[in-house]
Amino acid sequence: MRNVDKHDVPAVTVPRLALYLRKLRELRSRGVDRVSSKDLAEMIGLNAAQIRKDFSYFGEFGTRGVGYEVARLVDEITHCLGLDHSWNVIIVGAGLMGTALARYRGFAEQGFRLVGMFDSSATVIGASYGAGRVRGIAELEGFCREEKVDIAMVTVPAGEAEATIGRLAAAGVHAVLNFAPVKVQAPDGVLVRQVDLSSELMSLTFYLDRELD
Amino acid sequence: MRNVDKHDVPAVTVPRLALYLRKLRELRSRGVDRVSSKDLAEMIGLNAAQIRKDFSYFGEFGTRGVGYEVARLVDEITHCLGLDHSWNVIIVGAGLMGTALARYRGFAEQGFRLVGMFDSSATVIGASYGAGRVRGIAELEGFCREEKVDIAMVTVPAGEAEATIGRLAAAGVHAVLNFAPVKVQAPDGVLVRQVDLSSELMSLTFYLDRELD
DNA sequence: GAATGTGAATTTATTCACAGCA
DNA sequence: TGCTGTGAATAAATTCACATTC
Repeated sequence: MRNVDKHDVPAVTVPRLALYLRKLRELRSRGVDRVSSKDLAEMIGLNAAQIRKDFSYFGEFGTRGVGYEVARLVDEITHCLGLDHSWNVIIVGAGLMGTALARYRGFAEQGFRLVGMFDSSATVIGASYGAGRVRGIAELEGFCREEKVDIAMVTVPAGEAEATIGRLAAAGVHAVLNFAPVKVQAPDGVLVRQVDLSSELMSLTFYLDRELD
Repeated sequence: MRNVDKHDVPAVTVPRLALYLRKLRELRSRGVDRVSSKDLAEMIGLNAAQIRKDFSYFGEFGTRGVGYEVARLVDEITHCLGLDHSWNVIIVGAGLMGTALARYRGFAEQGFRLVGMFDSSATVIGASYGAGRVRGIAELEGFCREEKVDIAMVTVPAGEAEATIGRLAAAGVHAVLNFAPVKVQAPDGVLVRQVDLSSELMSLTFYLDRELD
């Protein structure tokens, strides 16, 4: 296998790997055991060469003239994405979005262990939403260090997101999925991905407004 | 103003406009009335030339030597994104995510009117989550046509997403925000944007796994 | 002097097209 | 023959750099 430094992998390839993995798992569960880049491309709606090139950053997973073995490919991509072991996740902010996420069972299936949930409001501290009792925000740093938290999903109000992410960074959490509608300047060494529903809706209205042509 | 055909605007510019709009509104509400591309770029964490170029697809909004008037820019981008009138939105799927979205007040502030909510399960039909009573899925097409629904947020299980989006397309809904964890092949004339939380988490683990360098 | 608006240069991503192998 | 893996070609996006205007 050749060099797999993150700097060799285009940023856009990574989310596509997740896409491939999902489709491949589906194929596997349907009993399909071989697939070509052409088939996969058609199923997902991409170019076949793109799929092959994406794989090529990590190794040679297929057989010329034949295609890819689905089970092998699932294992390889699982490994590429770091999903061959589990990750400790917390939710900061036990509002509407935070509690919906806490109750969602889809994450556990992918190896994401929800180990804690935090909020600043006395009215929800102690309540339970499928992730143990909600802890007070004061416990955040201690908990993150002790429990080796890998990822925080931040669902606090916009005005608190920056400070929250700063605290997480200081407590050694290196990855954040931020649902607050602010683009936060990521502290050094912290990876922040933004989930921004208003922005998504606005991208839709942009094209809707131009659809008359 | 020059040509503003959607084909002249790079796809990546559109979500950035939403980002600019949010920051500019914040500046306006803080009483800031002028801003340079350099300032804005620093606040958001982008290159100043990129911001200027993004604006340039739509017109000339600034004054050389001076900068941009915040209020003017807010209006211009609001218009570019089609946000100077309101849009009718429905939610299909009254599960965890659907009900959380229904109760979220942030959308209304942006001009998104939640006009209906649908589910197939008898146990939730008739319940209310801040968007009127939940209607049965059988009413979907009739409702979309009558109420001129613009956008559907789809929060149904993965296996039902494709069929649901097909029905929406047939009923004249041209834009979908899909939360179901499947990349749906968009029917002709329908814009589908994907909100995929598992994929986002997987992108984070990819980089976490490589962080040791 | 200061900051925009934009061609040109650069970088990044996608797609083509074909050599190489089962 | 059929499909992978990958250099080369193309397309898209970003950034530079500067003429232009206030």
